Amino acid sequence: MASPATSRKSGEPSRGDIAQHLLRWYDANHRELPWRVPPRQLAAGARPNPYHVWLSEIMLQQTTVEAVKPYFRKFLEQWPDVESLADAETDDVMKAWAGLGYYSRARNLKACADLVAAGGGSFPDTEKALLSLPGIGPYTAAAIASIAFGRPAAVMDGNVERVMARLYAIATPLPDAKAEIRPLLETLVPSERPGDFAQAMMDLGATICTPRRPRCMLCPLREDCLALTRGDPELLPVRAPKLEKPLRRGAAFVVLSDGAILLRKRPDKGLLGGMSEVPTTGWTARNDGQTSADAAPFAANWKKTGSISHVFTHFTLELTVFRTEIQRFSVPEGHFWAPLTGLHGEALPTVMKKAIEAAIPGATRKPPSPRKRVS
DNA sequence: CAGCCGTGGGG
DNA sequence: TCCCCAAGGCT
Repeated sequence: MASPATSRKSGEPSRGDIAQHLLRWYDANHRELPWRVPPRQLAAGARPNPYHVWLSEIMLQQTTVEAVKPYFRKFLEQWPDVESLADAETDDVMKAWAGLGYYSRARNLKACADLVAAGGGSFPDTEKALLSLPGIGPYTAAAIASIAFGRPAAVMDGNVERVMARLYAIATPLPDAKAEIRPLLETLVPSERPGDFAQAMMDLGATICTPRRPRCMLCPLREDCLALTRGDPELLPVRAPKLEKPLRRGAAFVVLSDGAILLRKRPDKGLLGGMSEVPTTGWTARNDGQTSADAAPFAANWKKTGSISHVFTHFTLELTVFRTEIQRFSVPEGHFWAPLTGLHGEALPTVMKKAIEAAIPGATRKPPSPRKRVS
């Protein structure tokens, strides 16, 4: 079998050495992150706060570290523990999550906090129990179990998949290759410092064993890596071919009245579930007239103010944006008037902020934080 | 179980 | 500019 440990002569790295190489590198190149406890403090007996670990791992699902940092800080400031998050209104959680994407995560976050708080406020400390909570799947359960509770779980995310595919020269395309990778990964997980091992694997994938142009000369596993031995690490992992993104079009309608904008709440499930939006037409693949002012929710003096483009996971959206100024009227169910001065605090997804900006430049910008007075 | 679900940064 | 794809989970 393609094992870099067993395929080598005696005296060369063993499986245990791979974890050792990695942890040594991790200690020497430790990244300070807001949710992380440095190895030095861990060695001194400090334990990570499970609430912090859980919150960060949910935010980090399919999301980059840099995007998560400000949200993590904001959430901790607003809801410092799981009980305070359980006491929060779901709509306030959606507002705080706005811009981070994958909004079902925010809804599940709140649901999970409710369950944990109702159970006494302590997170479960086993993979199996964690897995039963909303928003926690195989990756997140393993990550929390190992990082927060020191359990030797196999933490497998996109980074780990890539590192492992190269380390063992696995040519099976992802995601099928996961079935081969998991048992190999399990043999690597050390009983000591499993949480640091998991984070080290992910750090390695994020900074050294990158998707393109991996920095193999800096890699702590370069002596262990089968793909590097064969000379083609950048060709792995193999991925199933991506399918083309269709284009959908529609129109968005910015209705202004006396310093406020008309918004409505989207259904809890589905695309942008539970978030707010300006009234729009349907978003259709065909060009069936949905991009003209004729499709507006009511007759008015509509001015076309621009158009925006936004890329979702599985389609690209082009919205033509119209604007009008009217007398305030009583709004239908689900609609509300939002003062323009408070727009930055609304639960507006990025695509809606773009649409509003096209009609009212600067409307969704966060106002500058008040300067400290100089005496 | 395959399709659905956002967004931003890097190459 | 365009393409890649992230510390995945749900249904």
